[in-house]
Amino acid sequence: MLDIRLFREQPDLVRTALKKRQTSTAVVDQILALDAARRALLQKSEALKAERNRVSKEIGRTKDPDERQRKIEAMRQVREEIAALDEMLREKEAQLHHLLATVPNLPDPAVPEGRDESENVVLRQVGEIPQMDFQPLPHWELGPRLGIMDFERGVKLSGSRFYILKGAGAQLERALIAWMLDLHRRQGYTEIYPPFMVKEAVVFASGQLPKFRDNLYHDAEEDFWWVPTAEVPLTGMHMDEIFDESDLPRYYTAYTPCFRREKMSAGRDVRGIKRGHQFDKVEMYIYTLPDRSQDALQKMLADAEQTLAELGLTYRVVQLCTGDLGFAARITYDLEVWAPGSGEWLEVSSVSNVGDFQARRANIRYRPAGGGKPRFPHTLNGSGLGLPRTMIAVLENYQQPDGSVVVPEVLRPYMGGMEVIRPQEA
RNA sequence: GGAGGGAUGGCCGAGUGGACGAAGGCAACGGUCUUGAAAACCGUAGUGGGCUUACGCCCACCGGGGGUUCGAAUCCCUCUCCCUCCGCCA
Repeated sequence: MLDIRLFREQPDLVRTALKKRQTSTAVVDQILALDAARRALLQKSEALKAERNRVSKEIGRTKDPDERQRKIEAMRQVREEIAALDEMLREKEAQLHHLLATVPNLPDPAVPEGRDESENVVLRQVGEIPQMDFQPLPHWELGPRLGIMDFERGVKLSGSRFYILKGAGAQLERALIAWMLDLHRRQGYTEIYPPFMVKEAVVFASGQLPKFRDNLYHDAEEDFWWVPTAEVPLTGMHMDEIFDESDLPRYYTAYTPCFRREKMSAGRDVRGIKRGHQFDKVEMYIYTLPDRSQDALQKMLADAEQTLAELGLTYRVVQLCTGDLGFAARITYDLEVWAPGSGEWLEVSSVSNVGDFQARRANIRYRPAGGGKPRFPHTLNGSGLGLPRTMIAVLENYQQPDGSVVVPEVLRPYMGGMEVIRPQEA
């Protein structure tokens, strides 16, 4: 959520920024018009309320019955007028709030301009694309051959975009989660185990609602929304709180499954485990002072990169251009890992500074150390990492000519010492 | 699921129709004292919004929503959450 004052005081700044995002700027004028109408009604209503308050106090002190009755009659009239004004006011406020809630965050000035993902900028590549002396298999062939992935039975249980991991596959998933959480803990993050279903207000606070309703699952009878990312509960857990400045920064990490309807990606990435309706992710999240958030972004990026480096995978760091930024983000780096079997770079992490965008929506503030008004902290989120694509990269990069897969060294303690995944009985 | 009790400022806690934005305490900030600190004492101080060049004025907020009233933290309805007891259950 952007500050309404930004629209009033610097509408052109907002328009320019929205254009860079390839977003319509018509909302700016609509918002300004609603804001003006709202304030006009507010002033009328408040003037009447001031009168009512003043006269009501007089009534309490008025002894003369006639005068008293006369004042009561007059205030009855005023009450009606206030009710009518407030009704109109509520309507304008609801419209304004709804519009404001659909405006994306403004890009950081440092973000390169571009129309869409084709204009993202590859900042660097770490590691070489491995040259294999045999034809590497894609994971959707490798997994079933090893007996560690079962697509048919996933579909039988739940339909398309669901799968079963089995034996060493299931162990590998669990090992990756546990290892990543331990790594982030060493990097200074506090581990959180949040609810996987949250209230609508929480999904609004992190910015997934109202715009991305179609991508979310929710209970038809109760106010439960399945989290599409741990970012949602990690934002919501401090909703309506005021930190002391000394409480910041806060570093959190959490594993959650993520549930997404993927309506927007119909037909894309249907093979294998790349894009499911349910997937696991380990997330990093930081609350920090505004002037520290860019440093925090660099730390988080480095922390995410470390997971790929320790797994021995080749990856590249991509800076998203203005046209490809997510709704809440001011600046985002993606990490893409090379998958030799699929023959593509897979997005396994997105590390973003959202500034005060989520804090404002969630009403999360901190009190400055020297006293003074509470202010909005900045929040950052980053995957560390998305599990299915990390698993794809591990399997495809560590596959051997005989069809087995070597377990990366850092994961072996988490897999009971297993060094190689070999074909298992179906 | 049934019965009862609760929800008040950053935190704790008083307040049952009119001078209550709300006693008192803790924490915070400024000052006195002290070599410095602590203690003690004095003082400041809620959050959001509107108007104003400004001093400042006004509105709203006592879990959420609605109602009664000239006037609601206080009365009524409703929802949510917490606590106690009973029942059921991984």
